[in-house]
Amino acid sequence: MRNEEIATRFSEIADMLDILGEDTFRSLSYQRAARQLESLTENVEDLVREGRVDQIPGIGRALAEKITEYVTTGRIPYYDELRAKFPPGVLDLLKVRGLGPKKVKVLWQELGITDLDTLKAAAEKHLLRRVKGFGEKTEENILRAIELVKEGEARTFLADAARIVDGITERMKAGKTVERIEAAGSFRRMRETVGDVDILAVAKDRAAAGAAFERLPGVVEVLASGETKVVVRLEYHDYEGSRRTIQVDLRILDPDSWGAGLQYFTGSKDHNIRLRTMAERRGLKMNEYGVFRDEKRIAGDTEESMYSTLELAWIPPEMREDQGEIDLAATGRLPELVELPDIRGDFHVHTNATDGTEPLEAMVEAARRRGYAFVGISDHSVSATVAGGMTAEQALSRRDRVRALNRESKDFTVLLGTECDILDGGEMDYPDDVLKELDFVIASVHSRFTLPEETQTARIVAAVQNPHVNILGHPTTRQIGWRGPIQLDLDDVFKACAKAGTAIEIDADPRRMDLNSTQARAAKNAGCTISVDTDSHASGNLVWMRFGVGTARRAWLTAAEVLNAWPLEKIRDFLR
DNA sequence: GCCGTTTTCGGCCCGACTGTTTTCAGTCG
Repeated sequence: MRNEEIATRFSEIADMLDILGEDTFRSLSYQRAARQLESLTENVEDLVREGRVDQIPGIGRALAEKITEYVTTGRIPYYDELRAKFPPGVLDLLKVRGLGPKKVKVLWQELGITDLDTLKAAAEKHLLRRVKGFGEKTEENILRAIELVKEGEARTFLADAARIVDGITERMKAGKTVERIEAAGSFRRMRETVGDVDILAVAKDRAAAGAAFERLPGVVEVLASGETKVVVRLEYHDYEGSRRTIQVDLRILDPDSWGAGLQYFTGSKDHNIRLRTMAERRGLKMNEYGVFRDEKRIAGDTEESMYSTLELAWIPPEMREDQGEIDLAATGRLPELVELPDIRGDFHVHTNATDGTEPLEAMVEAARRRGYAFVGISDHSVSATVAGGMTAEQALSRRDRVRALNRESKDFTVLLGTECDILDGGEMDYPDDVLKELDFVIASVHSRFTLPEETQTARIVAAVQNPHVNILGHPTTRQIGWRGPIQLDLDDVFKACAKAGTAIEIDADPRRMDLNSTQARAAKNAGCTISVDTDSHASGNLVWMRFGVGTARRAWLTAAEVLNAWPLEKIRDFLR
């Protein structure tokens, strides 16, 4: 898939056009096209082959031509031409908070600043304040912001964002300065990572609420502090213990505008633009304060009122990405998305028999306490040496322990499975006569990540066609911020899974989120069944199911399409 | 650059905040 490569180039073209001071609407077109390509479920190469590129919303004749050029020749001449005008580091300057295209242009053309290093040196020598529009304060802010550039590129894992959001809302509620408080933005849309956290609140005394927000534990810097908006940088430790920071915005709303603010700040941007356009056609004005006819507010206290004014059903936040959801809402065809309470169990759970930290019984008990009907134990197979993989004999030896547990309890079932390595040529790490003795089999890649696409695809297709394999685990093996996805023709894998009756996983480990929502939606469209699992290595990890379900909802999945939302009897049929 | 059931030309979201200004430009979301 070259969707992301093209998206990146379009996004860079937009940056370059901005710095050159070209028409901003042209730049916006490139940005919008880039976002569309990122969330496109189809392979853009297929669309080119079928002559359907210009059917992508936001892609017209000119951009369709550039996409076609890239797919057929590997180059976009217009991109190369623009790129040649810029020293390599100039676009990096845009990553500095407070520096936009206008300021970057001035720094580059008047001071010859072409990368972050020369910018830092110039600011330290107080050269910036000599330029019109720059002062002492800007210079100081730039020096601080340079330090944050690297960190700013690292987005926050969804699970960490959730802990931050929960911590802030609890503390603000306890402080009694807010009457109502809720997170919006990409967190509410359950994106796999979030860039910053948006918190909305209603407060009688705005100043007091703002002050309480600025004094939250972990606040290391106050970036803005107005009557309706306060922005801070907050320090936190991620789920693996590393110290990081994130920007948190607080917006203080009137109760009458609560729904409008929630809708507006939840986004996405493209979803909102489409709604506003619809409002305009009806002679209405839509913003973060409500929907207005002339000067009169006709909606805004609830999100439902905002949507119903446009004759739309309320759209779940996870679907608000301008991917066709508005048309469905207009015609009453929104899918009934899977919800956390629909989930009856978790197939991907490790114990201390391999690289988990707790015994089988402890993991079982933790799953039972979550209200599940079943848990699948899936420890590593022998070839996963770094994870302490079990031999076939060890894997089968636990059958008695599991039978005993199942005898004890009528309303809870332990399924004994394996996360079995896919070997070099697509063979399974255990022989078939071992696999068939287990209740289920997850097949996963833990080696040979760099195989060429064709070989890797053939390897995985062979694995999912094994009649004993039930679920393909973390299909792309990517780990956010560490390792990219393996080279894989996912379309072929989806087709093979759908045909073979093998489910495909959304692995909800915060670093994995694999499949991601776009891929999961493509899998759904290919007719695959999806299994949403946590890949837990400790009982505390079982809570990650919330984020796996969030990803499933972003993929428009219903409970009927999620394997572990089915009744146990139906699941047993599927595993047979 | 894109787009069209008021348009194939003329629109394209806009409000909050900061820091620089002497009344507002630039950035951000």
